[in-house]
Amino acid sequence: METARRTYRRESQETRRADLISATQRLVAEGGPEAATVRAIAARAGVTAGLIRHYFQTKDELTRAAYRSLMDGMTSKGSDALESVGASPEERLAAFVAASLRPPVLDAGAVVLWAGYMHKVRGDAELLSVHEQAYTAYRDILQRLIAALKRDVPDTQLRGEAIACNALIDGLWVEGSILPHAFNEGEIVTLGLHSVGALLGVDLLAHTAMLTDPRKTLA
Amino acid sequence: METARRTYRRESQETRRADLISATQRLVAEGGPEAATVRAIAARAGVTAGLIRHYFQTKDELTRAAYRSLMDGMTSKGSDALESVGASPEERLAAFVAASLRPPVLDAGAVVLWAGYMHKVRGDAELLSVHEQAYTAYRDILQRLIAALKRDVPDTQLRGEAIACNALIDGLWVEGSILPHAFNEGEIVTLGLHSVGALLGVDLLAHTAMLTDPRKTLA
DNA sequence: CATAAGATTATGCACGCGTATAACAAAGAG
DNA sequence: CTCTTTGTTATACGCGTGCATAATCTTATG
Repeated sequence: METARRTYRRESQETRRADLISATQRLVAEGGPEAATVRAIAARAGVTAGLIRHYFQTKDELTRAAYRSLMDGMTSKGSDALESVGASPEERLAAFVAASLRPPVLDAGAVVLWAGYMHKVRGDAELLSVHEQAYTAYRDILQRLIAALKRDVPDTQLRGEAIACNALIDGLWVEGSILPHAFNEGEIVTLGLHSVGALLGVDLLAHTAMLTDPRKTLA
Repeated sequence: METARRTYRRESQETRRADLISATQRLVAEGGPEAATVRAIAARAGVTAGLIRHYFQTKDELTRAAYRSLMDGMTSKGSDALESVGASPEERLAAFVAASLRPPVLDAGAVVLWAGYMHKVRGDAELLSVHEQAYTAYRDILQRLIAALKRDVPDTQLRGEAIACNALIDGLWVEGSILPHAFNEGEIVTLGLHSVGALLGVDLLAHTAMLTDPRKTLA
């Protein structure tokens, strides 16, 4: 009985890398980092294990790429929400906050994926820099949206407000994702808007017509 | 050359279990979950690998015990700070918040340890319940401290405030631990006190004589 | 001091991991 | 239509893992 060699198609480098990264992310989200073995990743991506080393020098390199992709995606999903919304500063800030506290950003898989890389961030200098850049990028968007409120506050206060709002959103994101049934429908979004408003001295809940919107893009 | 059998001492069940749990926690904190192999844990605890199975039916059982111990410890370190402080509600709340945002609670190892268990929390019903209990316990302490402020607010608002303050503290705790150099000395504590105060409409920074205290117990 | 009990060590196994390398085949070039 | 390139598969190796079991040493008890 001859073992027939498996047939395959050649794909572009970008496609293959994206497939492998996506497979890695889905596996980590589902079963934690230990589920993302090279064999499992390859199977999920529809290739054989050896191919991973053709596109990434080592598994760690694939890991880093997956983390970078995750962090970039989370930030960009927030800013996507700014596209389809009015020009009022309060409205824009509210849309950004709400988008960060709703699926697909608010998602247990995303939290697990994020948490799964946490320990690698220490010790791996390159990953740490990826994390820091992503964190700063998100916070900067937030700070710009806050600054646009034009309440005439000094820059140093602005920085503190951005850090605090970021932390608040992060905390709600984690617990809201992991313990969804511990909160009422929409409670996390409402709480986020109300609390960010309280931190900044504005009323965001009044500027949130988009709260009952059809869902956003999942890409 | 005969290999001499290693000499050992018998220890109480509590001691051995505590040692193994502590070894597990330290290893995860240092190198992530994958560093906590049965052999590494045993070596760190000063025993041989087989002994683990004498005290825990499976490695997962040890893992659960370690997580439970971690969560309990974080909450209790916060409430410890309440012991040595005055009776003013603001002062007590400020002490609790500050303790949660300072070492040894604010610590990269602790965050990594916490994050390392995140994915196990999903899927493992028992771990999930441990997590939920710990989260609720911490939040309840917070809510009681907030209620003691006696601002005469309805219970449902109280609940929301506790969730938001908890999230804020969590978020500051994570980023403050992982990116310590991204913040100025004491900035996280000050920001936490200021922001929690803003959420509740009180001034906590005015009630924080203990900010420059000698360090707390590390137990 | 003898004895029993069980805490602890020692050894081995089967399996899955990441990596290396060689054989193969798909696709473009001439 | 053949040749060359290289994306892709296939196979194997060495190592570390969690777990099982047997041997042995410590300690409590009488």
